[in-house]
Amino acid sequence: MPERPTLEGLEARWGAWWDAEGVYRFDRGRTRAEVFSIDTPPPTVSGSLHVGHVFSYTQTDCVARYQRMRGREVFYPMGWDDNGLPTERRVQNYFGVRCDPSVPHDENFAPPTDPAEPVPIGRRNFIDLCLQLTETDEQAFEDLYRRLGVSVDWGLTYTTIGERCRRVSQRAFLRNLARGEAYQAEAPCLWDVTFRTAVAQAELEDRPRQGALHRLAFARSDGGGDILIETTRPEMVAACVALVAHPDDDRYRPLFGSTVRVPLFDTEVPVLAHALAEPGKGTGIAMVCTFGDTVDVTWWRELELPVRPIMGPDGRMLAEPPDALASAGARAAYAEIAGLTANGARRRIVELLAHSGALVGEPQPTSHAVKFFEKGDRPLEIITTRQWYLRNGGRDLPLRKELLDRGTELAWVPEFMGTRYTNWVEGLNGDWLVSRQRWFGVPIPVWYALDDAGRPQYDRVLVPAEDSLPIDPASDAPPGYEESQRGKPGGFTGDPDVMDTWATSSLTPQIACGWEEDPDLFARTFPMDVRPQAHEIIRTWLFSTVVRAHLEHDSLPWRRAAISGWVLDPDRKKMSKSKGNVVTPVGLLDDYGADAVRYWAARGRPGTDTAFDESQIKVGRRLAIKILNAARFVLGLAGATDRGDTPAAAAGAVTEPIDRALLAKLGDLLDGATEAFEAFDYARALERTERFLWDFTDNYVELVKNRAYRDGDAGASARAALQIALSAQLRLFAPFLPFTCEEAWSWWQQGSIHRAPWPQRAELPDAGDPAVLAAASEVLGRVRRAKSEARRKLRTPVTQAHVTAPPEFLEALTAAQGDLCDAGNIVDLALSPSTDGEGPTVESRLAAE
RNA sequence: GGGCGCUUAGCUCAGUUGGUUCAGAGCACUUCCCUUACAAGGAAGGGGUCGGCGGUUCGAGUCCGCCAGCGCCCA
Repeated sequence: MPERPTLEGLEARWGAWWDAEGVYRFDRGRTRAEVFSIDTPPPTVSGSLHVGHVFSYTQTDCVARYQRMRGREVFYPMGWDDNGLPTERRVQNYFGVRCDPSVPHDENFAPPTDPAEPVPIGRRNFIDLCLQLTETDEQAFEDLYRRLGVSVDWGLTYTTIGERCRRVSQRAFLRNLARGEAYQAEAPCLWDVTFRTAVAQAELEDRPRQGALHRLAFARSDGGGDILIETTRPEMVAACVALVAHPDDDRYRPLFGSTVRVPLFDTEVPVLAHALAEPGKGTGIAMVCTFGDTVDVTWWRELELPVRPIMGPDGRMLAEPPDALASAGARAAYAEIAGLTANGARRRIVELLAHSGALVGEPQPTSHAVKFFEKGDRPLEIITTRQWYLRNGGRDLPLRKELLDRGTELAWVPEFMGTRYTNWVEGLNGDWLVSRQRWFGVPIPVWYALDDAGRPQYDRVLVPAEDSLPIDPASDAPPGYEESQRGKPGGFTGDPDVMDTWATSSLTPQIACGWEEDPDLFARTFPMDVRPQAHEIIRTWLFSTVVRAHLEHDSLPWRRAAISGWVLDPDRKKMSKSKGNVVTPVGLLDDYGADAVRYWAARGRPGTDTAFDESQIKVGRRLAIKILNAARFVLGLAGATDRGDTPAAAAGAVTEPIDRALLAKLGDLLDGATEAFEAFDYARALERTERFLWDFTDNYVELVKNRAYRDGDAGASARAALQIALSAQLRLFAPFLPFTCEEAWSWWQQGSIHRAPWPQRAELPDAGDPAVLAAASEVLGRVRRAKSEARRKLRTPVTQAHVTAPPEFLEALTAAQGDLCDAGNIVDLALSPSTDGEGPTVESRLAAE
């Protein structure tokens, strides 16, 4: 035990010791009922760390440590989410390159130095750079989490681009395919023109954009005049396939079934009825284009309209007009916009429309919501492409019902988060689009047979054997084919796409638990006990994981979801790199230590956003120092520091009423902290424990300190109670302040505190009446106040303290009289029962200066 | 436009089934104290009509309704 306890150096010492001792190593000899398994979120390894990373992981770690002390064998793996677009983007910026699959592989490739323009490089070189950078990033992340004391088993790690994840992702996909849950379709899908990939409904966000409403005149084919529509996307007029109005709209009801002519392009389109048309919006009748927005897709599908595509995957108008634009005038008009971006085409079309007289009045500025890919910065377009989909209840109601039931079956912390799941599932409007036109991801593990003309036959999907996974259809040949047949008539071609990153992330329970690869482990860990995660990815990560487990295992992936809040900056804005308000955790760990930072994180309630507040970290540091000092005091008392001196051995010695009162209070704390932890409310457990500690040191320790120094039974009683209380409190704090508590524990106990039993009331000796301690604390406080108000030293003798209080209070006080007089330096304690039940009041007469 | 959550001391936040224990904690602020566990400390103190309005109730920070502001999710 050091002379002067300090927090410095604890992280390095105990971190290394935990590693060497395997304190957090998973023992797979235990049965499922004895295991507590955690589906740790694999953080996106983007190279930058911020306090959000330490916030939620600390919260989960506190629960993990509690469960471990309760005797559960904790299965606590860690993954790194490195596949997908964030890594690609980071590699592009970091190395100044861009992936171009048409560039051949360069065996001796070295990243460019200081390129002016992004250098195009081949797919394999690009992937190599991704792997290289993520490895560095992952080391930085592991260092951070180790430093923070997160008690994961570092022998259980995975990366989402790693071989195991590719194998599991591909196997799960092939199972989905075999059961008909995965299917391909040529259909309109949301498309990011910057990244040139399809995106899923779950990855959308609305952003307000300034636009203009253009009023356009469509001439009725019967010569009965014009119909006016309003649109913010006049450039889409070439792709117009119909006009729609609400079926109950009397203004347009007579026109349903008739046709109009599209301005400039002179195609004839029908006027139709659909309930989604809003009579109050604009003129109450809208043009349907293929495709201007998602409602167009609905109209197109439900009204069985033709497709007239004009938008290309690069965000520019296709070079050739759709076939329906047959007239010379139409083709000439289209030539004006071919190859232009949406904005450029809009400007040109507006000029043409104005010139033709079809534009009525001036465009009116308007603000409207536009759909964006959450990681993109140009509006999404809708393009018809062949993509892979996974059934998720978006299109079939029985499955949706089953998934809604799963949401109910799942235990949510906090409960109201379940509503977000329900809302999301109920709002699904299509299946899950899982294919992405990207490179750094898990390849879709299929090939297509080519016909005699060398064209892919998409209905002839060639699949690999499961035991050959993972495969890359770009370099592996399908069963029954030779590599030489690639791209040849009668040969095969690989699917060029990768899966959505969520298609891998949705399998983290299967990946971590060894699905189909380690049946013994799987049986001991799956379904998992808890999925900790943040609330904004309920619609993506949580939901998709439920979908995969439901389809594959007909079960939930975990029993419970523990949803964490966000760290907000002090102005209550979400921290984000783009806002430049990110607080990096490494500096905080340097300045205050891991336990102090953990304390701040553990105070954040489940599901509740927390504004970053450095002053709370200081409080955590003070708390940790206080614990060390309190331990030093208790263990510095005679006979207390013999190693292995267990509280149980000292139990019989607790005889004094005030000492037994402390144990009563401690018993309540143990019940309360345990109850809170069982409900995943680590923050409440911490709050209760912390409150107890300060009361313990401020009042109980001060009251019994003098007696504890003395020999004899009375002194032994105090020392025993102090040790029992210290032992329990160290263990109560251990989940929150693992370094501090391990340090103090090591001063007198064998083994790691993190494998010590969670303290419970049953281990305490018979307790007394808590009123004794409460009464003594109360009077001691009054005496201190009298001294403080008189501006005297706390040591100042009190010649007489006169307490007037109800008889029960006085009775309790009497039981602690000796300690009270010692602590308050009270010469004479006079007690008077109050007749009216009032009190206590304390008159303190201080000795002259 | 719909759903969910939040609004309590200058700041950050607790207040679990409505009742002397519910108006609290910490930070900040003021005063005092180097008392032998702790000065990177300790003791004490001032500070809030619990967002607004209305309702249920013997009694509402707590339940209900409406409104306002903030945040998130969705349309």
